[in-house]
Amino acid sequence: MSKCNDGLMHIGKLAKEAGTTTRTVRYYEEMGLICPECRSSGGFRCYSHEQLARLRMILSLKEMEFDLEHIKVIMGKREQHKTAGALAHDILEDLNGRLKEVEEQIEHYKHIRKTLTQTIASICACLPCDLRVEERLCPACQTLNQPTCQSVPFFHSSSTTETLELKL
Amino acid sequence: MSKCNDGLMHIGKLAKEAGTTTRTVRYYEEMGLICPECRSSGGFRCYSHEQLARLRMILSLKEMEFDLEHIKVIMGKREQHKTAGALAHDILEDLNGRLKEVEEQIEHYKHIRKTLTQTIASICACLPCDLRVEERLCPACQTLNQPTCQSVPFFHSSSTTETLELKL
DNA sequence: GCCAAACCTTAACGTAACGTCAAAGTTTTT
DNA sequence: AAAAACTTTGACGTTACGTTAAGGTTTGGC
Repeated sequence: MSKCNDGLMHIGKLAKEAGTTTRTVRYYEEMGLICPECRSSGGFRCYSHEQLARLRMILSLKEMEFDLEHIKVIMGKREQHKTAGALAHDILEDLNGRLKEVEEQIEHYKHIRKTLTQTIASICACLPCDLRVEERLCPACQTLNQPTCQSVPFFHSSSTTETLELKL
Repeated sequence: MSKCNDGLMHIGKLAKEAGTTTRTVRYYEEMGLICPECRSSGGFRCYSHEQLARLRMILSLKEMEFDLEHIKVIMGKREQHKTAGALAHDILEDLNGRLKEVEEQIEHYKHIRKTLTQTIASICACLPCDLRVEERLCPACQTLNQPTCQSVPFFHSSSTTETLELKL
């Protein structure tokens, strides 16, 4: 006789259905995000389909990279509002806030990309350089007659531009 | 008489000049990334301008979000090549690799942005809903006659689209 | 009913890159 | 010389789990 009938499932099934691991589910329980419906006589966690839906929602929020503390707050909002409209209004603040952060992330990485691209272009000019590394002078610098080349830039990228401050 | 003349500086000055903290400098030392020129008689770390340049280079690489282990490898490459050209070739691999990762990050966050935007639009339709949260039926769902509304979606976002799997 | 396979339990250490005390020693300034 | 400012080492905290470890529980087959 199965000890886990009645539409209930153990943690492994729950995790697999949700596409995550048992460790994650236990950790979320520790964090107070989710909690099994009951325990088997032997101590196994048993979950209903409602818990599965809840876990899926948590994982959806995690995919948006909310941190677990924030997810906990969001998951608690159902109990704080009378109407669905009020709840929607509240949760929209979280989503819009996150959207703004995500857009900042995009800009952040675009900035990094720009710096990297410039640095790469800059260093490419040093590929044909045959001078020994210890010399700290690359042909481009010599040609361009840049006096700062000796101490600051890596190859010949200037720190006044947006390239990396790399030094030979 | 200053114990730290001769162009040398203590850790606080070094950190400030480089725009970081003393804790970070000590941590980098622990990781084998940087090392003081000498110690004062009392045990204070003393750094030269060369160390400062090295620290700045490390911080530049960190701004590109290389992890410290990778930075350690990159910083070690100076000693591994005879010509500047060979060094440039080697380091360009790191930079190009990082550039690719950064571009993936941009795509990643663009994907998140898309999902968030769609979910927000979807939930906005629920703002005028006056039904109690416990009911689990929002007007939009009723209007659209979506049977799955009762258990799966939050308000009326469907999990088949790219919106979040949020549940009331 | 019994045994092995598969599953579950708690506990605890490891991760990355520092932040943040704490308690005590050193340097610099007054 | 005392006080202010700085530095030292040491150690715990952070996030969201991954990864053993040692030992119970369920399940499926016979």
